[in-house]
Amino acid sequence: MKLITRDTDYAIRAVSFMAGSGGKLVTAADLHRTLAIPRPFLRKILQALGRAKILSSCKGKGGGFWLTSRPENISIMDIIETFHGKLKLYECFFRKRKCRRARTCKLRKRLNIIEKHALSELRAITISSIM
Amino acid sequence: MKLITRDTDYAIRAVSFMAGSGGKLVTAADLHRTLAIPRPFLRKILQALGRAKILSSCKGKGGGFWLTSRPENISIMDIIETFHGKLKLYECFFRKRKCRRARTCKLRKRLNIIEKHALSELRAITISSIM
DNA sequence: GACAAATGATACTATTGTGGTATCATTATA
DNA sequence: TATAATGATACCACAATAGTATCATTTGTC
Repeated sequence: MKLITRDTDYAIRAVSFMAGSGGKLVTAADLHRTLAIPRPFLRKILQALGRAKILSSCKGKGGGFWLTSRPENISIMDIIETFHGKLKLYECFFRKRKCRRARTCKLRKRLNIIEKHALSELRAITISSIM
Repeated sequence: MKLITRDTDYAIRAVSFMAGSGGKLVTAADLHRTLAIPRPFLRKILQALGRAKILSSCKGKGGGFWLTSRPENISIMDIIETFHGKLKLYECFFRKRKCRRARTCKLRKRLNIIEKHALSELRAITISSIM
């Protein structure tokens, strides 16, 4: 049960590194050298971050990546969700065939509250705050 | 990324049911009938709960399961940990080869704090409190 | 225009986790 | 001794994780 899987962790490192290089364009090769992340995996991760609009990119010679937003506006939740989708501690798997208890299930209610707490705390961790 | 997986959910239902049946001995067959959980899977789950000392059991004809502790002393975290092991939001996978940043990593510290919050909130949910 | 250097898209593989099933061994009671 | 229960364990299918590999596309430079 891990929240920060390998791809997420690598992504956080990469984004942090880019935040520290003053808006300059950074290539996958740079990141590979600096962070020692397997190169093909790194490329896959960067592409995912690109699709999620966390990074912007430019193809071709002299191309590379840069942060779309400023580090103080990038939460690690943005990165986590890029790889995990929306976080769900609990989903009633009987729901499809009408979980009659759904409205009254105490456990569900309490888990949702805990989840909201945790999510808002995670949301508050920005890239700039962990550098 | 689910915390409450199917086995955990079934286990919570089973333990809740047993809590509601006044300390009486309950068989896997009873639980199967009442909760509509696939029988071999249910048996596996009950055995795991037994090994975790959440349930006690008696073999042989007339045997079955009962709760080892009172419902107010069983936390859903006990059940979650039976199937997931200790919860870890973050594990520095460089640790084995000496993650030099481990002591100073801000992200790690903050995730650990969030994890502690969430765990203590989960720990506070007892079987008796969700019945 | 041709080449080199970059990302984009996509398909593939191996290992682990999830959600089960199936079978045989053991124990207690009638 | 037959029967009804759990204990241990091995197996299977599918999805997620952690990658690898390859070809397509774009862009700058000679």
